[in-house]
Amino acid sequence: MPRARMVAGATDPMTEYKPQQLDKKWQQAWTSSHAFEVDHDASRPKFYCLEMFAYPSGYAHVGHVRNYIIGDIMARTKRMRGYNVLHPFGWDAFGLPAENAAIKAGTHPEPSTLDNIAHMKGQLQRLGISYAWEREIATCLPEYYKFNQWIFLKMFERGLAYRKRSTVNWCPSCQTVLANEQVVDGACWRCGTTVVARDLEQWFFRITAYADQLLKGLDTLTDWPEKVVVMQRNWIGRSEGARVKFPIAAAKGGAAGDRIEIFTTRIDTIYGATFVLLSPEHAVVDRFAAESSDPQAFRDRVAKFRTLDREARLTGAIEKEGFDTGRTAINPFTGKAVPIWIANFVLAEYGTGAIMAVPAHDQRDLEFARKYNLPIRIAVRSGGATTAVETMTEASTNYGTLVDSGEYTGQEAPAVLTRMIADAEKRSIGTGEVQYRLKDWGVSRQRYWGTPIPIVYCDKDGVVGVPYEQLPVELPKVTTFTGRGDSPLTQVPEFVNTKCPKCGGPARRETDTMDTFVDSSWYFLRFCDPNNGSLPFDPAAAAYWMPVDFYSGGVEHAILHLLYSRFFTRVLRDVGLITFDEPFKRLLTQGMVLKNGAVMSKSKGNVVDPDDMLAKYGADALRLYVMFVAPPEKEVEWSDAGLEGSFRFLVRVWRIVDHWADLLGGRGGNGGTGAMIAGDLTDAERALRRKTHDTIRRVTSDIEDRMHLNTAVSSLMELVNELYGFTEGTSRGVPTRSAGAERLRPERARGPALRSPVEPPQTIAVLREAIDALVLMLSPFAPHTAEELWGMLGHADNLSKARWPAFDAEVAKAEEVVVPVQINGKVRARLTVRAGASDEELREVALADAAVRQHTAGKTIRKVVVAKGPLVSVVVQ
RNA sequence: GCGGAAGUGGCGGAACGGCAGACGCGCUAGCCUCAGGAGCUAGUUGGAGCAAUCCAGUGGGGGUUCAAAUCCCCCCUUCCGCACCA
Repeated sequence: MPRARMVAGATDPMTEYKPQQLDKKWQQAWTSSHAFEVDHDASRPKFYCLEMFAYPSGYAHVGHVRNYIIGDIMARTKRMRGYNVLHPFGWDAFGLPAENAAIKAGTHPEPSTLDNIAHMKGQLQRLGISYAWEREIATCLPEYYKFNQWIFLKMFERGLAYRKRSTVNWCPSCQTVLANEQVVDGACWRCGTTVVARDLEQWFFRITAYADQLLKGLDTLTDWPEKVVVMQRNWIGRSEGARVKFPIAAAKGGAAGDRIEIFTTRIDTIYGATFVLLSPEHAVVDRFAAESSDPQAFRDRVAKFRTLDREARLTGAIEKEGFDTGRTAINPFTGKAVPIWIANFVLAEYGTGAIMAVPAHDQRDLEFARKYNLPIRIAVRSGGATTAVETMTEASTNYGTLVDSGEYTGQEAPAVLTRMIADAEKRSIGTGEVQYRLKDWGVSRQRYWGTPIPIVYCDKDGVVGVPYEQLPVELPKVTTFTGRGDSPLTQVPEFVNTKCPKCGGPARRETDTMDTFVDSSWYFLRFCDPNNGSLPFDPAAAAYWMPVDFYSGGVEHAILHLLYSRFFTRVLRDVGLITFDEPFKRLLTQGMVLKNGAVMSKSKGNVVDPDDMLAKYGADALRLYVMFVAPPEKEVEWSDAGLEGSFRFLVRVWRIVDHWADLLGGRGGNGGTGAMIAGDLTDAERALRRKTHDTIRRVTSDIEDRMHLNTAVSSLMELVNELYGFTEGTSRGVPTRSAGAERLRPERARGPALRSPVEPPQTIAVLREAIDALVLMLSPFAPHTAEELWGMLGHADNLSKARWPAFDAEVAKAEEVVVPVQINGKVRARLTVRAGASDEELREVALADAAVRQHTAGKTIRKVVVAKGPLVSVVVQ
């Protein structure tokens, strides 16, 4: 709404900056005009901007909010740049805290979850984050988790969801199973309790079937932080090697055994393999126990390794221990018998659960061999090393030339590896193999507040998927929670007892629920079509909006959430819903906000509530400060003084716009570019135009290309400073806090009106260009303030519909440049030269300069370099 | 142990081989003011000098280059990730 501002003599009350009122006013305006809701529009380029959705804990502190503001700057900028921007938000609403709270309070988790969502949504709305709220989703609602079940069934049909009994990580505190990814240093990722082993029948997703694809796909993620890519690569942990069979020698008086298969990446060292090590869980161990002279003693020792050491193994430091099974195997390359031992450091889950030990070339094996006095044999020599077996304290792990290795002696790694694997295959004693560190994803959770697994167990038909038309399998409204180890759903007979979908006979439902990481593995696809009742999303909608162009969130999700999402994307591709591989084109991992050096948390009592800041300074000052304080991916320490500074900047912007609004307002439009101000400009006017366009260039690239939001704000501050300087040189003088007549310096005041109603037209045009650009570029950061100022400047349309200012390289170009002259690397002079001077001219002017001559007097000029910049570098001796 | 990132004024941070310290916080001075913890203007890496200016300077040490905070090598420190993966 343009304001009528007529200058009437000496009194000219300044408009006051009242951010809280502006926040309210513009938030209402955006909501009622559906400013940020979007539709599929194939005629326009799309931009999908997403921040990781939130767990509804009940409150968002400034650390959380930083991420949403980052995304909002991007979304608002892209909108102004002409993109059809999808910027949705939702809630990762299932999970343990809500259930635990419900157990404590004897209530149901749903109402509190919905309350929390309502409160946090209010917080985000008060910050003016431009979300398409009509697309809001909450994963705890049947409309959403129905499709978790749908996807589960698709995976079940494809053999990608399967059951197996396995030793799992059990958190005694959370009373649930954890995936490997959720165990951190042997402790629960959520509560920190030490994890223990348990044997359970579990559902798994076969993510390992996609291991190679997930690894290869990393190469295409060029707009991801290198750090995250590396973490994922290490997590997948591909290693190429060979599986080799070591035949087991018969026990005394017993039958000839079969064989132990080992996995090795260093088959070139196999002539140095002097014993075989089994993990305590290896399948052959029980048989060896049975065939031993004292089976009970044998089993006791194994049991000790299996239980006691497992804990130690998970937490890290463990003394290498083992014991002799009394059995031997034949090294198929040497043909010699080697002892078989059981060792606590051999992992059952990796490779074949058995290794060939090569003490000369593996540090762990060497330590083990020394401890138990087992033979050591050198099979590889590298770099002319001559270490003797007797004195060896460090295994030589380098590749080199093979020694004492039969027909391979003298050959060199890595070529010899290929040859040996090929030979092993010919002789049927081994085969080339690729192993991954990545494990299948255990998704069963013995909890209530999650998605029921849509499976029915029938005595006759076995494991049966719930038919699609019967989805969703709804969570029953259980209100009594015990927190016991079993799934709470086992205590709800009307849920458990059902009919078999195949035969109609009595059957039992699966009572475990899904890991909540399932919910977050595809929610970004649901946003494309959030109300679809028959499919997770319409393929056409996903084809238009996906992939996510800009995704931001915490580094803590660098592995889990992002890897699972990449996996789900490929599964849904194979199901036929989408055609792309990677869900997130560009990723930003935002840094945390610390208070008193620690991450904010309720328990530490160091939470900064955005609402408190809003009440004091308004949403825009908070938004601006959080963006200005540091680059988005950096951790920052919260500072009240910094926030105050950002508020001051907004007041300064407000004041300068208000100062000129009477002359610029009322005329409206976007006039004041190019032709209109082509007339005679003063030096000051040309300088302001140059600054304006240079700022447009810098801010645009800082936001869109570099994501340096802090320097984008700096540039805007510089432009404001320039505007103050320019204004000081006009008849009006600079604005002061209360722009009353008596505040103006007498010598600045010209004519009777203290705000002169007249300025030369080109001055007004230049100012309009600068101030319009300033307000437009400020708007992603401080949208409420910018909208209000935009109206004050006489623009009829809301700024949320306005276009980003255009950069004019011609204008930004300076007619004169200052060229530094270095002599022997030190700047000794600065020349003011017309822009575009040739290298030859620069060289001549530089050498003619008095200061330069002074520094070169009596010396020989050996070299003169004219560098782009420009800059002249003179070398003298 | 392996892998990654980072070390720049009193502080947060700028500078994608080319003028180190943009911008902000803090501080200092002047103006304006009854007053100001407001605002405006100016100054603010350290040292020397009235000054122009000079010297030193981006964790430490070497190197490449006309030119290094930036690239390379070694070392130190901090943070993060993985951690017996055969």
